Amino acid sequence: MPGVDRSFFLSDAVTVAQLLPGMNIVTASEDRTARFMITETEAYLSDGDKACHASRGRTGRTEPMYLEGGHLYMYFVYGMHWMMNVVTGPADYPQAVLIRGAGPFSGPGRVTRGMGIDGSFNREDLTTSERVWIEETGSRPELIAGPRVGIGYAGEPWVSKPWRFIISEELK
DNA sequence: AGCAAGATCGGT
DNA sequence: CCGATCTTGCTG
Repeated sequence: MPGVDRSFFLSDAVTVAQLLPGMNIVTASEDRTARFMITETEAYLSDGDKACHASRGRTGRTEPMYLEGGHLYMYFVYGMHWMMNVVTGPADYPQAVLIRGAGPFSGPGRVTRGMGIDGSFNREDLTTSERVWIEETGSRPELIAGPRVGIGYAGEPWVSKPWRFIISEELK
């Protein structure tokens, strides 16, 4: 199946975060191609969302979030984990979707480790890359929405926004 | 130049 | 519940 095109990524992060579960992340290297179905996402918005890194302005780290939707924003936390985020919306409107679960991996740190995605993928363009892209599967699983994890510092109303999406079946 | 905190994880 | 581990951004 062909990778999804630019237009898919130009919607807002909450919309894209709800469409990604059920779709595949495809990784390709010289000798193999692997597919991981996305099972869990979280949306981080522009427009004041205090949980979004870009809410503190344009810095070296957050600069990739200002790219046009369809690029990757990778960042390193806690001295050991890479977080994979899909940038959404038009350029200079920083929002992204964190991939919290894909394939057999649960938890954003284990997802990147398991798929072999690291800082070298920062700013990668999912619509043109030869090594990673998103693929439609035709499956539209039922989702459960809930508050985002690990962002207590953001305060209300952001901590309570139901912008985490998990495939229902995954919760059993 | 120094420091505090972090969109986590695994072991007690 | 706590420690690992290190980059980033802010302060001085």
